Amino acid sequence: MSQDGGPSESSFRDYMSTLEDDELIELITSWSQKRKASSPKAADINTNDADQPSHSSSLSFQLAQEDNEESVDDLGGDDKGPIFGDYASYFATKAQNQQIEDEKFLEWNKKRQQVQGQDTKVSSIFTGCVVHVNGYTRPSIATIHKLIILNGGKFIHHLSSKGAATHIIAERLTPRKQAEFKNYKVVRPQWVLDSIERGSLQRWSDYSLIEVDYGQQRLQFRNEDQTNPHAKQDDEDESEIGPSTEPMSEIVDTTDGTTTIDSKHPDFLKQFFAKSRLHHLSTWKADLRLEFLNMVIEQSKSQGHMPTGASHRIIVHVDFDCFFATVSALKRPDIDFQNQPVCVSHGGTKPGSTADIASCNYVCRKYGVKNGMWVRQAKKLCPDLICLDYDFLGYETASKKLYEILLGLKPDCILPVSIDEALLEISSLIDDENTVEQVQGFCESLRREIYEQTRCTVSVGVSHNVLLAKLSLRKAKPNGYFYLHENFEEFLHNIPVSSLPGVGGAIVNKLISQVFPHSSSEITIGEIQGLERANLEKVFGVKTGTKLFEYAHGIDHTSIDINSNPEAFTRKSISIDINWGIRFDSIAQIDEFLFRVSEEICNKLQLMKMCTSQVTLKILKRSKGAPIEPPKFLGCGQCDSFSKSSRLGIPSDDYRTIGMEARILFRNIGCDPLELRGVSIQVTKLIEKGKEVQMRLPFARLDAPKTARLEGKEQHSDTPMEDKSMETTQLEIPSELDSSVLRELPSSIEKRIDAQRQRDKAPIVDLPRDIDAQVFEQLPPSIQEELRSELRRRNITIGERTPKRKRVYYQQVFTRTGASEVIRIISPRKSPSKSPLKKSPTKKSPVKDVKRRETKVAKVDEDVLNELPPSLRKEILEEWDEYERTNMTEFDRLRERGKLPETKFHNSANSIESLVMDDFECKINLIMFQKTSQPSKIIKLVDRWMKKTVEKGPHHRDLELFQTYLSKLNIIAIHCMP
DNA sequence: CTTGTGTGGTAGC
DNA sequence: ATCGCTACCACACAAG
Repeated sequence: MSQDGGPSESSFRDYMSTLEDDELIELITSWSQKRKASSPKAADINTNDADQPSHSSSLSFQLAQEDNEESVDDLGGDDKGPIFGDYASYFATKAQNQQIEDEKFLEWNKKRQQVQGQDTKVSSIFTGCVVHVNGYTRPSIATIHKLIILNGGKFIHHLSSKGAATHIIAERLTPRKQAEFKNYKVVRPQWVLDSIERGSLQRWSDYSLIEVDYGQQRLQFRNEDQTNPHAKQDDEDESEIGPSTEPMSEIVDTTDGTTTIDSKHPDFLKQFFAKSRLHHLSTWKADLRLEFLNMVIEQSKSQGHMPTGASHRIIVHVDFDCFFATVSALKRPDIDFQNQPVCVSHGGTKPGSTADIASCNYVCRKYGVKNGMWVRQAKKLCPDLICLDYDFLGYETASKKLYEILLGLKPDCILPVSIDEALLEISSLIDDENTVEQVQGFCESLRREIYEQTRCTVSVGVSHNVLLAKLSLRKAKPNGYFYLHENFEEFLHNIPVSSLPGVGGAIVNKLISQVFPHSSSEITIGEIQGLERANLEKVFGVKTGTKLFEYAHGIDHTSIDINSNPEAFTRKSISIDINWGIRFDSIAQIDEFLFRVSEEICNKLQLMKMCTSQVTLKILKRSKGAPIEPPKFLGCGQCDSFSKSSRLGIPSDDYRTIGMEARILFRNIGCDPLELRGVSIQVTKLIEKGKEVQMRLPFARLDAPKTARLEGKEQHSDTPMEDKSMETTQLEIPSELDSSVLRELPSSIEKRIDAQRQRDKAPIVDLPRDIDAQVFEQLPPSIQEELRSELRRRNITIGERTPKRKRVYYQQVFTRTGASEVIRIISPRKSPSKSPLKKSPTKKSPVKDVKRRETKVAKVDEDVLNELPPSLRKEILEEWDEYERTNMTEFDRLRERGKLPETKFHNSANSIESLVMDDFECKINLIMFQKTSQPSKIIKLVDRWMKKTVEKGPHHRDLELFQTYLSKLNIIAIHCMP
C-alpha cells in the first residue's frame, strides 16, 4: 500500500492537526469513553482478522469487512483510504441525537475525504431504510450502524414507536422477540454486507431470520430428519435460508414432541428447572421456610410468643419413606411396591442410562441400589429395576397434606426441613406422667393420619434434641417409630459417624486419614467418643471439632423455633446454579445466558422486595485431563471451580445490572467458552428495596455517639444506617459516598460534563488543559504514541497516572426507562495480585497450567486487550509473557485439534468494554452546589468541609445541602438519559 | 485483633 | 439420551 507508516497513519496525523486543542481533547476523552461504553468492537470497525498483524488494526482505520477485502472499496471510496472507523463511535449512539450525529458523521467524513482528494459521492444503497439491530450480531451493532449510514440509510437504537424501523437485523430471536417483530422485516446481518458488496439493496426475504430452524444439529440424533420446519413459522412467506453464522443450540425431537436442548437455547433454563429434582428440592425448601416464617410472624403479632419453658424438650422428626418413589408409585397400582424394586429417574429404564436415581424403595436397597446412583449402575445390581417418572405435582400435593396435618396438631413449633420432612417440638403437649406412652400415642396417630391422607408411609423419630431425633428417625425407618429417651451414649456407640448431620464424605475421609489411619472398617460414633475435644479441634478447626465432639456425646443445642429468632431463618442469599447442559461456543452466548440467569435471580429478588449489593459468579471449568464430553450426558464431568465476587456501588434488583456484573466477573475469571461446564450466580448482602436509596452518608456516622450505633437503627432519624455490609460499600448514589470515591470520581465526571457541554455547543468556560491519564490509557498504544507527540507539540499534558492500589471497575446502572449509566466503583480489596488470571491458585487446586491456557484466550486480540482496564490488561500481558516463555505448545495443540478455531476468539470480544450497552451517553447537566457547578471545586469544598468537621461531625444543615446536591446529581444521572 | 474473599462441604430425593 | 440445586456454614488466607 505504501511505504513506512502507510497512508492511514499520515492521514490520521493530518486530521489531528486540523483540530483545535479543545476538540482534540474532547475527541480523545469521548472516544475513550465510547470504547468503554459501546458494544463489541464498536470502537474498532476493523474486525481484525487473524492473520492481520494487530499493529495495523490499531492504527489503520480501514473499514475492512471480515473475509472480504473488496468491500473496502465499496465503502471507503476510490483507494483504500481510511474511513476513520474508530471515530464513528465518537459520534454518539445516543438515541435522541442519533440522526443529527449520524449526519454530523457523514458530513465530517465527506470533509475528510475532500481533504484527501477522495471521491465524496455518497452511496445510497439503504436510502429509505430505517434499521434497528437486536441482540448480538456479527459484525457488531456499531459496524452495522456505520455501514447503514454510510450508505444512505438511517439507524435507530430503539424501537420506540411501532413501525419506526423498516428492517430489524438480528442473528437470533427469542420467541418473545419473534412475536414482537413479526411485522418487521427481520434479516440477518449478511443482508447488509451483501447489499454493500453488490452495490444494491438485496431482497430482504432472502435473508429473513424468522422461520429459520434451530441451526444445524451437532448431535448424531436424527441428522437427516428435520421434522420441525414449522416451529418458528409465523405469517411470513417461504424464503431461502442462508447458512447460520453461528451454531445454535441443539434441538432434538422426541416422540412426545418435547425437545431436549442445551444451554444455548433460550428455553433451556425453563426446561432445566422444570425437570431438575434438586432445583425442586431447593425451591420447595426455601418456599416452605418463607411460608412458615411469615406464618410465625403473623401469629406472634396477634398473640405474642410464649417461649417454651420446658427444660426437657421433645423433638419429633417426621419424614416420608423414600418420598419420590412412594408418591410416584401411587400412580402405578400395577406395581407391588413392597416387593418389587422401584426407583424414580428420568428417561425410563435403559441399561446404559446415566440418569440419576432420585429415590429408590427399600426393595432396591437390598440390592445395593442407592439414591443418586445412575440407572446404568443400578440396573447391573438389580436387573428387574422399575424406573418411574417424576411426579413433581404429586410430591407437592403429598407435602401439602403433611404440613396441613402437622399444623392441625398445634405443636410448639414446626420447622420444615424439606418437602417431605419436618421437625416439631411438642414439649408442651406432653404431660410429665407416662411420657413415653403419650409420645408414642401422638406419633403413631400422626403416622396413621398421614398414611390415610396420602397413602404414603412416614417414619417418626423422637428425642430431646434435634440430633438425637434425627438419629432416631434413621432407626425408625422404614415405616416405623422410635423414641430415644435413655441410654444415649450406648445408642450412639455403634452408629457410623457419617450418620451425624453435617458429617459427609470429606469429614469421614479426614477422620480416616488423620485420626484413624489404622481403622479398616467404618468409623463409628463410639470411636469419636474416645477422642479429646482439643484433638478434634486441631484436625477440623474449632467449630467443626466442637460440633463433632458434642454430637458424639449426644449434645445438640440447635433450635427449631423460628419464632425465637426469625432473623436466623430469613433468607440471606439467592443463587442459581446450572451445572448441567452447559455447552457454549462463544462468549456472546455466555453473555446472553448470564443475562437470563440474572433475570431469574432478579425475579426472585423482586418478589422478595429486596436488592442485592454483592454479586458472585462461580463457574465450573473442565479439568485438564477430563474428557470433553463426560460420561454423563451433558453433565459437567470433572471440573475445577472458580468464583469471584463484586460489590455493587448501588444495590440493585435489575437483571441488567446484575447480569453486567456477572459478565464482568466472567471475564475476570477468564475461561474458554468451550471449557465452561457450570455457571452459578449468587447474590448476597440483601437490602430491602427502597432502603437502598435512603442510605445515609457514611460521614453522618460521625455525629452519632458510638454507643448509639450499637443499638437499634430506628431509634432516631439521625442515627445512620448501621448495616455492617454497607460500611464497606464504596459508592452509593444518591446519598452514600465514600471519600475515596469522591477523590476518584471527579475527573471522569468532569470530562463528561465538559464533553457534553462542548457537544451542546455550550460556551466552554475552562476546559482542562490536561488529559486524564486513565482515559488516555484506554486508547491503543500506537494511537497513544501518536497522540503523545501531538499533545506535546500543543503543550497539553497527560495527567499523572493516579497511583492505584485500588482496582477500578465500572458498574452499569439501569433505570426503568431502560437508560443506563456507568458508574465508577473502586474496590480496595481487590489488589491486582489476587486475580486468578495472574496469581497461582492455592496449593490445593491443581489448576495452574489450566489457567495459563485461559490467558491465551484473552491474548488473541490485542485491540480487545487494549480496551481492558489498564490494571487488568497488564496482568494479562504479564501472564501471557510468562506463558510464552514457559509453555508454548498447549494452544497450538488445541488449535490443531480444531478445538480452538481462531474465529471463536475474534468473535468473542473478550473485553470489559464490550459489555456496556449502547445507550451509555448520559446527559449530565450542570448542577449547582454552593454557587459552583464545577466538580473540581465542589470536591475541594467537600474535602475541606470533611477535614474541618471530621472531629465533631458536620452541621446538620450542611449535610442536607450536600445530600440535596447529590440527589440532583443522581436524578440527572439516572433519569435524564435517552 | 479486625474485615473481606475464595473455596469447600453438606443436606434434602 | 437428560435436567449434577442451592442456602448456609466454616475455613484458610490476606491485608490492615
